[in-house]
Amino acid sequence: MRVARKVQVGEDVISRAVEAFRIALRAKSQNMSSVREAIVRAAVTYDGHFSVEDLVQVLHGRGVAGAHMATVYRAVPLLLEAKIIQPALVSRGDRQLYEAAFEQEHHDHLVCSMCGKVVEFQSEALEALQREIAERYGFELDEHVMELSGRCSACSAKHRKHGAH
Amino acid sequence: MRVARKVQVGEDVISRAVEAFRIALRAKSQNMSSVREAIVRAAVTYDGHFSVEDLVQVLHGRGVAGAHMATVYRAVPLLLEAKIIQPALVSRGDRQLYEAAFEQEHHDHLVCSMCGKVVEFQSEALEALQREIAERYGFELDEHVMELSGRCSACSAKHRKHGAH
DNA sequence: TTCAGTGCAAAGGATTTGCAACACC
DNA sequence: GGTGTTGCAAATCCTTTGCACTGAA
Repeated sequence: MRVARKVQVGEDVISRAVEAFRIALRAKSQNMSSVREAIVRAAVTYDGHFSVEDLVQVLHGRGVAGAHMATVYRAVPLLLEAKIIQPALVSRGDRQLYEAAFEQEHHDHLVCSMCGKVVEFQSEALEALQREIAERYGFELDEHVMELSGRCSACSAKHRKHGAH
Repeated sequence: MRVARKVQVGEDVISRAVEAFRIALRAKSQNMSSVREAIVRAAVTYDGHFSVEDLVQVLHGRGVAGAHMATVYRAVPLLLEAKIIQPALVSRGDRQLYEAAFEQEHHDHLVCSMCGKVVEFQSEALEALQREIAERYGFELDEHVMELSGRCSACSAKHRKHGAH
């Protein structure tokens, strides 16, 4: 339900992400470790939205047998703070999903409520409007979550054909 | 952390909400009940965002001793579907919150990441832009979640005074 | 009378935490 | 060597579910 990534994440990007994480950790007098490096690599190269469990699976698949679920859970807040990852599809009630955010343009999501298809989009006009609204209320904006949900064209057609509405 | 409601919810609004819920239930061959009516009243008149537990508290406070948590949990999907309530502050990781939605203009939220203050705002320009974006991707929009987060003016000032940044 | 609604308690599932062993600086 | 990190298992917390009983039409 998601278009594959166009380009592979380069080794250079990964290195920079690991380095950025190291610096963020140091600022909190915390340390980099081999497990944390593996987590960063897995997160940055993950194609699409992932749960903590998904990440653990990847780590296991890569032979980083030790990467325990609790460890990844403990790393998530740090990765978020360092902007290596960001929350995704927040409005789905079940488990929380994330996606890579390092050196990426911010984008939002459009989700089909029937088939689950997810489209990512980027709108400068939208971001500008959000900043303007925040400013109007005296806020210094630093993040936002936005998810549009509706029926994609395929599902709309199906819906109409079946006579509903 | 939230501005009090300007006007009390009138008895007429409550009656219409109860009636709307009755109709929605009937459409699914389900019935209204005294407990469900109490839940609707509590939800519609609740001032602000509430969790299922908050609602149960109110119900107990009103002497509807019987209103059990499980019952309210079971009522929530029905209330959502009937548009009596809607999800709110979805991006907060912990429990899901809701707010009254019956006969109300749609609005979004601006949340202060430091003090938790929540401001509700309504922007026609934003809604128009969202529809336009959805249309561009062939979606028929029916809902959206949007939460802006940043620092409110008071917290920004505090932040600057303390030298950070 | 019959089917749906409710309370209660137990189950589920994601996330968190305490603690002893281990790894990084 | 002294902290910080990890694995493991147990604990939490919100939410869901099975079942016997009660209530509404």
